[in-house]
Amino acid sequence: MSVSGKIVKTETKTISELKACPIETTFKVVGKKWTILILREMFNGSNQFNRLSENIEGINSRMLSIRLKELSRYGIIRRRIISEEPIRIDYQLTDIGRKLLPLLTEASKFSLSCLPSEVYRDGRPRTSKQIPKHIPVH
Amino acid sequence: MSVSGKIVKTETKTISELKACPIETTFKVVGKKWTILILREMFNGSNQFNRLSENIEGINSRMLSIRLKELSRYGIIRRRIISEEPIRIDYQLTDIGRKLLPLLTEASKFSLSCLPSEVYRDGRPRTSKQIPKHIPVH
DNA sequence: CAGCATCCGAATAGATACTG
DNA sequence: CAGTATCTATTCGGATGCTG
Repeated sequence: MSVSGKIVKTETKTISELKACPIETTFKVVGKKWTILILREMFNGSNQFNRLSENIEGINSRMLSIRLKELSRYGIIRRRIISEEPIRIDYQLTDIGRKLLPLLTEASKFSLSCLPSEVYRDGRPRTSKQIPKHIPVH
Repeated sequence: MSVSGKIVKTETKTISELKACPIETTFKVVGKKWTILILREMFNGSNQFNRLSENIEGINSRMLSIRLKELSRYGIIRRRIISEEPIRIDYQLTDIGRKLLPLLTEASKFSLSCLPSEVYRDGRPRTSKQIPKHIPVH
């Protein structure tokens, strides 16, 4: 079996229940510009359009709007209208969305331990003791 | 501390050793089109330009060449010239590159368990028992 | 076999202004 | 507050042909 799980080999035949590479699929869904920053902020507790807009440096409302719609479509977040006065719109991670945390954690761990020149100001590697095993939310 | 590890809060001051979001950094490095397919094939044992070219459907030599250089630059793969006759070029994952496996595994797990309509031909969800916990290499 | 050069269209995203 | 509309700039990647 391949790393992608794309091809399942049984005794004599090769079958696949898959129509796309699972790894690639996930990257297509969350790998676009701004998407993981939005998710990161939502894990950090931002749940309104303007909070997200403020906390994600450089994003404009058009891109934020587009990405929020994509994430909603995939069931990763949910848009809700809070009808109490003043009426608000609130975005929440769904159960599915919260399942992205291990992926984000692995992504964080990888760059912190393997790409020091890309993430650290001083560009110098840290020992594994200096790198948090679990990236806390908050 | 944020989920990104971007801000480290100590008693009274907020300091950051980071110049970029670690999650975003990893996605920038491996999130481009073709990159993870190349890595997947390398985890599956392809280590020559033309093997990769054959095994990654749709890629052209220009894109393969560009991506291999990027990955080399990040230290994720290594290009070697095998001087035995016939002379060959061979690409290998480095120790750093192999550290990407948990990330690829998480990516795979996510789509298999949370995006069935994107990965399965029949679009139907599987129970967690039906989803491999560890995506084997080979 | 392992690429590079060029050209070009498509997709992506930024800037700006406006709205119920 | 929570977006939409429009226009433009840039980036990306596909096609094709060539090379030591």
